[in-house]
Amino acid sequence: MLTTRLEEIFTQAISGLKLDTHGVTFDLPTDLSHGDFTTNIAMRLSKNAQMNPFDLAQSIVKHIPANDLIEKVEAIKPGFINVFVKPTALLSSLDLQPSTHKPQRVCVEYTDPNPFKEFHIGHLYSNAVGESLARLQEALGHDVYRLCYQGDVGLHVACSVYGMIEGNIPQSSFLGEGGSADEAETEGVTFEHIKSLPPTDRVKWLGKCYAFGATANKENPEAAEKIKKLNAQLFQVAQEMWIKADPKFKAQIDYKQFVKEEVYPHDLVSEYYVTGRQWTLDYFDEIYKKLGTQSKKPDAAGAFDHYYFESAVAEYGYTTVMKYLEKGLFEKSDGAIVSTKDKNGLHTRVFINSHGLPTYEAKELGLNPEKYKKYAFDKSIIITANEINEYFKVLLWNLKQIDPYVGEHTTHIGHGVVRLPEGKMSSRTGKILSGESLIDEATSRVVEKMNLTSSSSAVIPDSDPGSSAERVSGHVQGNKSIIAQKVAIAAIKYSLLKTNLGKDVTFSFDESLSFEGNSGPYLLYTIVRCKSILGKSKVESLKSIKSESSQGSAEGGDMAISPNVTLSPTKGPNNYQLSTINYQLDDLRLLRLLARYDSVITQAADKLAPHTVCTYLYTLASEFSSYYARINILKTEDEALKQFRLWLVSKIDETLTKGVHILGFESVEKM
RNA sequence: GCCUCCAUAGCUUAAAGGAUAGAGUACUUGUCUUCGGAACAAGUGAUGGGGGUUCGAUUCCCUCUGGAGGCACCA
Repeated sequence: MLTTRLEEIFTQAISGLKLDTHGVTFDLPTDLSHGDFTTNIAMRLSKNAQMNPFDLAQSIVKHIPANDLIEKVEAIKPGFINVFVKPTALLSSLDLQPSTHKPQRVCVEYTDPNPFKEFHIGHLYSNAVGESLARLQEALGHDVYRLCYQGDVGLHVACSVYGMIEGNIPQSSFLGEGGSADEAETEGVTFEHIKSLPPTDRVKWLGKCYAFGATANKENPEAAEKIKKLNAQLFQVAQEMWIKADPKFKAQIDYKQFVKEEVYPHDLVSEYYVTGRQWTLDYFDEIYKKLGTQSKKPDAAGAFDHYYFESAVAEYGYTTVMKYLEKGLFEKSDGAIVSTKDKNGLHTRVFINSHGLPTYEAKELGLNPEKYKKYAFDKSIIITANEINEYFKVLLWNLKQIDPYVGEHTTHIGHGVVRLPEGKMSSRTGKILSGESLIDEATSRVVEKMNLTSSSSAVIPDSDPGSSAERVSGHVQGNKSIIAQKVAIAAIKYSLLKTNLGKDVTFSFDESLSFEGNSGPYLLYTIVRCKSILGKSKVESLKSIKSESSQGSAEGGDMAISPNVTLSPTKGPNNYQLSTINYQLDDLRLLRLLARYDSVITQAADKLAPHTVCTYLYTLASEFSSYYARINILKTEDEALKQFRLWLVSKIDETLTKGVHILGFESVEKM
C-alpha cells in the first residue's frame, strides 16, 4: 500500500534528523490541492525537537531520500507536509490488494431478532451495520463468521405464548382491511386457521399475541402470575426441544424444579411454542434473503454461519454463574444472583433471577465462550442498539474475570436507536415499523420513479410489437421489480450507514428513501452510467489494460515502479504509455481519488466505521458526475487519451461496485 | 438523585487535536437535456452559553442549558 511505503520513506527522513520516528501517519486531505497524503508529524515532533513546526517540516522534506514514489513534497504554513504521489505510482497502486494484515478469524454477531416478535427497522439497522462490518473485514482478507443470537426464551416469549393461548385475536386486527373478510371477523381465530395463512400473516398474528400478553402482564396481576409460571414451563419445553433435535445436547439444568404448576397442559404449550418459534425463524430467513445477508462459507447454517439461541446457551451461562458464585464474583441478593455492587462504578445486574432462571446476562456469559469454542476467534464483534451499552459494560467486565481471552477480544458496538417521528417504537403498543413493510414501501417508490423516467429514456428495451408483446412486457415487469428491490435496499441501507454509528436515528420515509444527492441510488446510478459508456465503446480491448509495473510485480515480486507505465502493454493494437498520454488535470484528479480506495477501506475496517466508505464512494461518484458533465469521453479526439479515459471509467465502475458491495447492497446494470 | 451518551446551516449530517468547518436537502439562479437528468454549475446559510488546557479546539477538561438512554429480576 502507498501509505506503508510513504511511512518507510518518512521514517528514514526523520531518523536522519535523529528524532523519534514513532507515529508517522498519513491522512487523506479532503482538498486534493493539499496532496494525496498529508502528515502532521512535524507539528507533533516540534516540541521535543525544540524547533518551530514549519522549520522542522522543511528539514524533514530536505531529508527525504530519493525514491520513485513521490512527485512533490511541500512543507506548508503551520507545519503540514503534503505529499503528491507520481501518477505512475498511483496507477500501479490500483492493482494492489488492500490487505497488509495477517488473516484473522473474526466473528460478527448482528441483527439478533427475537422469535415471536416482528422484525422491525431496529433489526434492519443492526443488520445493515453488521453486514457491512463483516464485509469490511472480508475485504481485508479476514476469515469472517456471521452469527445471529436470538432470544427464544424469556418473559417476552412467555407473553407471546400466553397471547397465543388466551388472546383470541380477531383476524381483522392483524390483517387489517387487506385480510379476507370471512366469518372470523371479531371472533378470534383458531390456531388451526392461523396455520393455513401465509407466513407473513402468521407473524403478524404472533405480533398481536405478544402485544396482548405484554399488556396483560403489565396491567393484570393475575395474568402476570400465569405468565411467570408459563415462563418456567417454556424453559423446560425449549430444553426438550433441544434434546429431541440433537441427541448430543447435554442438559445442564433441571428446569422441572422451577415449574411449580403447569398453568397450561404441557403438550399444548409445547406445540404453540415450537410451531410459533419456527414460523418466525422462517420469516426472518425470507427477510435476510431480501437484505442480502449471506455467509460466504459453504457449510453455513443459512444466511448466518450459526444461529445461537438463548434457550441453548442459557444452560452454559447458568453453570458458569453458579461456579463463580462460589468464587465470590457474584453474590446473592433478595433471592437473585447478582454481579457484585460497586465494581468500577458499574451497575448491579441480575444474572440469575429470584426464580432461579438465568437472565440475558447469564446467557451471554454462556454464549461468548461458546463462540470461542466453535470458532477460536481473534476478534469478536457484537452489534446491538446502544440502549444496552451500560448492560454490556457490566457483562464484559464479568466476562473478563471469567474468561480473560474471550473478554478482551470481544467488542460491543452500540448503534443508535431507530425512532419514528412519533417517538420510540414499542412492540407492546404495536407502534412499530416492520422491516418488511419498509422494504415494500421503498420498492414501490422506486417502481414509481422508474415509471416516470422510463418513458423518455432507454431503460426498458422496446419489445417486439405483436402477439408476444404481452409476454415480453411481463418479463420486463419481472426484471423491473427485481431491480426496484435492489435499488430500494440500496436506499435503505445507505441511509442507515452514511452517518456515524451510535447516534439515534429518527426515521423518516422521505429522507431515508431519497434517491437524489448523497444516497445509495445515486451511487447505483453512477455505476449504471459507467457501464453504459463502456458498453457503447466496445469494451473488450479494455479488459486487458493493466499497468506494466503491476504485472512485473506479480511475476517478478519486484515492487519497483517503472517510470514508464504502459497501459495495455500486450494485446491489441492499443499500446499506450501513461507518460506519453496527454492527460489533463481532470483526468488526474479521478486517478488520485481512485488510488485512495485501499486506504479508505483499511481505515474503515480498523475503526469499524462503515460511514467513511459512504463518504468516499459519494465523493468519487460525485467527482465523476462532474467530470462527465465537463468532458465528453467518447468524443475525445486523441485516441490514446480516449482509451485512458475509458480505462478510468472502468476503474470507477469497478471501485464503486466493490465499495457498494462492502456497504451490503448490489449494483445493477440498468435502472 | 446517580451514571452514560448527545448538541454543527431551516432540516439530515461530515471532519484520529490541524489548513478556508465539508456535504446532502430545502430555497434562489443557471447549464443542459444526441457518452442515461436519479445529472451538472453558482449563490444564501452553521460549531448551544460561559470558562480552561494547547502553537492550534467542532474534537480534550470544567460548568451551565437543552435532549436521549440506563439505574437489578425484560432484552
